[in-house]
Amino acid sequence: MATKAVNPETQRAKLERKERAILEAARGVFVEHGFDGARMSEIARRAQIGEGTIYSYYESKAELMLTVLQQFWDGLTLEAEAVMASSQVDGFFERLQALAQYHLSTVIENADFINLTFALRRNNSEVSVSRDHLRHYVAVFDNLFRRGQDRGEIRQDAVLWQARDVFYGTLEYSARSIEMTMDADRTERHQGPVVDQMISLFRAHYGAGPDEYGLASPTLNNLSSKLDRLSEQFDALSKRLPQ
Amino acid sequence: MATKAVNPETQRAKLERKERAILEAARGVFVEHGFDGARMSEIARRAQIGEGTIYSYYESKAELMLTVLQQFWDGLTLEAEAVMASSQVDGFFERLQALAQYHLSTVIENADFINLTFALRRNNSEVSVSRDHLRHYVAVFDNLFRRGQDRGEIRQDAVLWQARDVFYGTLEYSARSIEMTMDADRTERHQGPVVDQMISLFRAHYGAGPDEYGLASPTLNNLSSKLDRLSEQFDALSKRLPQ
Amino acid sequence: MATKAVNPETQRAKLERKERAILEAARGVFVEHGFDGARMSEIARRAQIGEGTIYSYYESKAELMLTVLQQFWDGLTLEAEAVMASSQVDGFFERLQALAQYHLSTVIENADFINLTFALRRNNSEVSVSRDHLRHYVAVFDNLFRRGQDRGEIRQDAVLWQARDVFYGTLEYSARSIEMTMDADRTERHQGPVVDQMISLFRAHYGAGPDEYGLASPTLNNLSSKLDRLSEQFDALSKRLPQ
Amino acid sequence: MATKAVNPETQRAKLERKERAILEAARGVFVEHGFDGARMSEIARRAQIGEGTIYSYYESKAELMLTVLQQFWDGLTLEAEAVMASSQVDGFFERLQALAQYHLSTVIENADFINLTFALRRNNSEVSVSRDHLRHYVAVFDNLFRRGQDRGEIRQDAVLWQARDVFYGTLEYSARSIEMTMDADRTERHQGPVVDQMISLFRAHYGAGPDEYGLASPTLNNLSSKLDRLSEQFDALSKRLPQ
DNA sequence: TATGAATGAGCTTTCATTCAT
DNA sequence: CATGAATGAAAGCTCATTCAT
Repeated sequence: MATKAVNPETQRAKLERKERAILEAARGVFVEHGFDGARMSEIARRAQIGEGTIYSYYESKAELMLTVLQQFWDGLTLEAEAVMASSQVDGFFERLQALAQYHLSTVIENADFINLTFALRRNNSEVSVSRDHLRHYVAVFDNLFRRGQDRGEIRQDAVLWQARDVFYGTLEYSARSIEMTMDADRTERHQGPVVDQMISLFRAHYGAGPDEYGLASPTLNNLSSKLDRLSEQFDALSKRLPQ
Repeated sequence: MATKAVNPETQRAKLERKERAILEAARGVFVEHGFDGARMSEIARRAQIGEGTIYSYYESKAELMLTVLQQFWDGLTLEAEAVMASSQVDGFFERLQALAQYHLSTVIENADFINLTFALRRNNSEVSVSRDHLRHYVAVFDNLFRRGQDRGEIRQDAVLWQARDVFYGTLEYSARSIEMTMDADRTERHQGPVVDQMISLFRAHYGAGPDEYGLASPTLNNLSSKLDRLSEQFDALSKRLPQ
Repeated sequence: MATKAVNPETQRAKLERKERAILEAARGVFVEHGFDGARMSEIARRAQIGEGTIYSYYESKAELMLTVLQQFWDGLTLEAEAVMASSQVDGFFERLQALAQYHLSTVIENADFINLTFALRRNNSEVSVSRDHLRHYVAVFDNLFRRGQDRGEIRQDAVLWQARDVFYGTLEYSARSIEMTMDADRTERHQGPVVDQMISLFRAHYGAGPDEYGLASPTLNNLSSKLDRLSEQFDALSKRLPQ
Repeated sequence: MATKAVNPETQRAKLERKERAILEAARGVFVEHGFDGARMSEIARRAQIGEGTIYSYYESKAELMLTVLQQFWDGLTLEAEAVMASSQVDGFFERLQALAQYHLSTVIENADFINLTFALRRNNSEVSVSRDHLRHYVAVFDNLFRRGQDRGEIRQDAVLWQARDVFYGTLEYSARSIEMTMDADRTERHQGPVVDQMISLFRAHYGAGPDEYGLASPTLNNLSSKLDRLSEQFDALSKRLPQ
């Protein structure tokens, strides 16, 4: 009988299709009801499979949730990297604008998930996205920023973590504001202005400005280096102290 | 029985004391376990009352949660206003610094609650803090900012909502970062630098002052941060030294 | 209002009545279906309470089972001790006969439980009657036997554990045989002969008495058994005759 | 495909090998976890076949269990008969000792199964080893005993069922005691003494002793026979009565 | 009004059994 | 026949809510 393996792809493909259906359904239900509020039966119903079937793909509700979350963050990272890769222009601020645009729209669309990620990190020890997944996503910005410094588009003395806090913080807060006003009064605040002001703030604040800035630099940079060395000496010293 | 109205105040006072006990207990339990994870029985136990008694004060768990949340935001608003009122100095940036300090420490301490507030706005239509409560809190910043403009300390062309997004956004994102790194590597990022850079950013970006600020600010701000960090390293070190 | 504590006993009494109802229902269901086969819902139904109520008395199904089992063995011990205490006569063999009679009828009536006790000791580590409970029960025989030795009714060289094995072993095996034939052919083997031969075996084997016992015993015992059987056949027959 | 009937034996042999594998696996799993605790999937895994395959050999879990149990008892019977057949010596008590030894070690090793057999007889009407299987096993003792009587090694007036109860009862109870003390205090009671005392009890009690016993016999045996005939007449009579 | 014992709907998870391949 | 993915009924257990006291 040649009925076996009519199409070798079909078997594997069917399983993968089912797994995707489960993840998609799970994501929807988790977003709508949170972790505790989500019912496995509803996930099964949406994925159009039996309840028991989920458990042959995932050990438990918690593991399913974890998979959904990690897949979400990995997807974000990949997309953000794709945005960077496909960016036509090469200038730092143009790329930053593309990233901001992507991040803002993503946050607006997936605010629930992002909230859930951090809420679960606190409450439910079992369902906790690894820090690494989050770091990978943020690394897209970090890399862009460092490259900007390397190419001289950004001040050498700009501090990465400060810039990062301003960038992601402002965008997320804006997203929340947009979201909250969206369904209320129809005076929808739009994403464009938010991104624009973000970029102009970065340009003014972190941009390697005209010469006058550069003038003060040498001396100050000298001081800065000395402080850095002092700090490292400190660390070295403290490590030698008894616990 | 002559037990009635032994003391007219006592009756009312007792009820109010009980209500406060419930709210306090509920807040603790909600923060620790989230809405779904919180158990009414634990709230009752902590408030030292019977389980059924809660239901003569609040219709349901959802209503209790709502009350706790609104009380929380109202409390925040009152405290923030108190911080503004008690501020010794009068300058805009000093007051802004005090507000930032207050907000950052509050967010770090109550991150769960703030998350919960927005998570519940989406998921659970029943438990949704009114927009007004949130607006009242944000109004503290808005008022300060407008007053700053009136007094000529801030540029007239500064846009309120942009500043607000940067202010709250950066602080919340920083708070989350601080929280996440706190329990990880012990290189604890501290609150001081975050607030300092926030203020210097505002000073440089929204300040109406003469050029000298704009010129030196970024670099000096950077140096300032490094000195802050050095200072904290000192603190950390001195704590480890024998008394 | 004097409605409180109409009857101080009522409150506690009601709880105790409910607990007894649960234990009784649980025992019935466990006996009928075994541990795994028993459904908590059926126990609740039989006890005429809600399913959840059981869990305010017992942490889990396993704990309930354990309580039932221990209560069963404690009850057996108490009853056996009562049988010993109330025994009119004082001679060892008379008391032994009373104990055998009690044990045999008990085992026949509760064979399931006794089986369950030992089956669970192996399979389910959580539900395992403590060895002590079983030892307490067996101790009734042990004490009787030792006392018989002290009083010179039993040979000083008789070994306790051997006698115990013969005593309980024979009775339990007989019980099983009786039970198995009971529901099959209606030629019911009855308890009397079993106990009689047990006693005569003990008398002959462990008795310290003069030879005459040893001599005639086996044969006469045999005749005695046959007369017993005949008597029972009479009984069975007379029950079937029209009133 | 010419794969059919490569070897006519192979086909049948393969099936039988598979069936044996299933039964062996099933037995192991049932013994380890009991009927309800056993999982078909584990049986399939141990038998190295697919889960569904079991169902082309056995209708259900219950039928599989039944087959395992009956095979177990049949195996016991065969082994016991083999022990009798291979017994070097010819004397009754020597053979009895061999049987006791075999039974005791068997019971210790398969206590779970023996328990299970009787537990299931009560609980699960579907899974109930036929009485015949059990009788066949016991018949080994019965035959030995009757043969002992025929050869004059055992008293003519000894009653089979009494002896059987003492024999199997004592051994099973001893087995349980040995098992229970084994994993507790390390004062392991061993099998040897148990068998020895069993044999000496039989020798003293049922052995065709010295003449004095024989003296009383004729007359008493005469009475005994008459009682037997009376009993049979009774049975015949009762059968003629209307139900 | 205060209580906490009682409730039962609803949850996650298991696993014997089926059936398309 | 053999397979194992899929199924869904049914289990133990939780906990917000009720209500007799």
